[in-house]
Amino acid sequence: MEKKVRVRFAPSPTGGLHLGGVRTVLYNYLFARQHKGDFILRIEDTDQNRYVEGAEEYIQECLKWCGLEPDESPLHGGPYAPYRQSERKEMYREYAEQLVKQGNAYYAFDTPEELEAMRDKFRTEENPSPQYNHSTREKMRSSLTLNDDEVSRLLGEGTPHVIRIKMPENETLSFTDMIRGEVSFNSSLSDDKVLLKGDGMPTYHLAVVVDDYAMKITHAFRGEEWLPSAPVHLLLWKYLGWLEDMPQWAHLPLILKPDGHGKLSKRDGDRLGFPVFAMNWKDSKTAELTQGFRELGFLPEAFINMLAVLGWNDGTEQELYSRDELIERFSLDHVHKGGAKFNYEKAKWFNHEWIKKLPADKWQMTVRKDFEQKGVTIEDEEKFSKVLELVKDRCTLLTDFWEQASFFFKSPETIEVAAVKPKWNEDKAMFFDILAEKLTVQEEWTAANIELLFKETAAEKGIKMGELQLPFRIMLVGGKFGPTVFDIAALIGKTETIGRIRKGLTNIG
RNA sequence: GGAGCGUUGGUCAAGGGGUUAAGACACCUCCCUUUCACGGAGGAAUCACGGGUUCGAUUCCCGUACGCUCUACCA
Repeated sequence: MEKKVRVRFAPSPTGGLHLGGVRTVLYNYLFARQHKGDFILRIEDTDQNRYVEGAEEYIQECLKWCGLEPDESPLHGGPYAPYRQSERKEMYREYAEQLVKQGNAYYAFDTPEELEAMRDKFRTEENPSPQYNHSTREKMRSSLTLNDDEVSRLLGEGTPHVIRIKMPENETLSFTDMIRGEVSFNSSLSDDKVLLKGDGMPTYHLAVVVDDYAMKITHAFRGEEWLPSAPVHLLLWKYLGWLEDMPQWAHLPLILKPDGHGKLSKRDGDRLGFPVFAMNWKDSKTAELTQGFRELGFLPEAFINMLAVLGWNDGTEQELYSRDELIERFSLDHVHKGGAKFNYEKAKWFNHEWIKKLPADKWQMTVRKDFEQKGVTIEDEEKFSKVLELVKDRCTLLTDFWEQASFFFKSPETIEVAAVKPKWNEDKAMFFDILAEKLTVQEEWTAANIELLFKETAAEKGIKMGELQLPFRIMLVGGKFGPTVFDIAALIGKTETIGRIRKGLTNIG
């Protein structure tokens, strides 16, 4: 019988959740759903130095916002709990000891200073980063070089030590990556990675293997940066006797900086003016706030869609996919091998498309909250809906609605007088004066009626419509933008329209 | 330095021995609109280079170049 598909996203709680991270979550999630499998969130908090308070909750919240919630996690629980590596500490040591007994790993007593000294000693122009490997390990203090009595004594005295894997010499290690096909490495090229640290915590290398095995993970997705350490993991699966259960790997292409080269980082976002994190992230130490896609006005649907097609396509011309469509269409053999530069303009385009595509009630509340935060309370639901419908074509981000629609609810504070002043004259002033009078007695307040009245009055005064529309717009809106003026007048109501004309008249004239 | 991985317009990319080498974003022109957008019609722009294999390579093979990742008691 086929094993049930189980995948996992395994972040370290060290800060904001990066675009690349969300995409890894997405691919995991899509794969799991497509195969009716389980999606697990496992927190890899084995590095006490990098641990950041609140980061785990933040990650959970991001997944929730994206609509990619796990089936098992520290929060939801599950049959393989705990899902936090710090709470699984004991089991890693056991396996590490087992490897030592088998001769596949060893105790190393070198101090950080000794390691540094070793690196300094062997560092040359040709070899800028000397490794702790078959050629150097003979010269270090470990259970490989010390006699048994000495080792037991050191251990007995509680001497700080780590457990390192003993990499074999000259073995070809290969495996089949779901995206890249067969990849192989020479075992001599990898160093003797630390498996268990001095503080008793495992490193990533030991922890992923042990946990993926314990949690019955069948497919493992991770960034391409992990490819070079895959042989170490492969060896661990083998030494621990679990090779049969090793998950299939997929090393995902990286998301690159839009300019220049290299992996996209939070810094690039700050530098180039776009978000990199899914949601706002506030560093608890520096109190520095980094803006997220959510707060900048992105729809989760758009965010997910944009990420899905950054490195994947279904071979057709389609670009807009709902989450369910993605679940149906996603496939690993259409995932690109090369990295993709992030393009913020395109990301915004996706958002614009989703604003137009989604029914307004999906995002209305977000806009409303934004308005209320900026001091405009919505009293008339119906008017609010009509306004949103009227301006949504002009909004790329949800936060654009403020600029495009706030004038429907409050009179513009300043108006762009300069736009009409040069062509302003007595006749025009008179026109608006008469218009205001006529509007006062206008019974049925509709865009069509207002337009009709406007036209008639213009004809009477012998002024062209076009000459008058811009001033009218400036009076109502404050600037040269927005929908048709008559629609605006109809929506803001009679009193307000007349009020803005009068006010505009005094400002311009 | 070494290893691994990668390379189709400015960007995301389809295609995969014979094609006018799709499409999208951005850019340019025009139309619509006497506002700003949306929308519509066009335009410019691409197979990194060199060798093979082949009647024929963007596509397959080998090199080269370039880029990225890794080379921590970080993940």
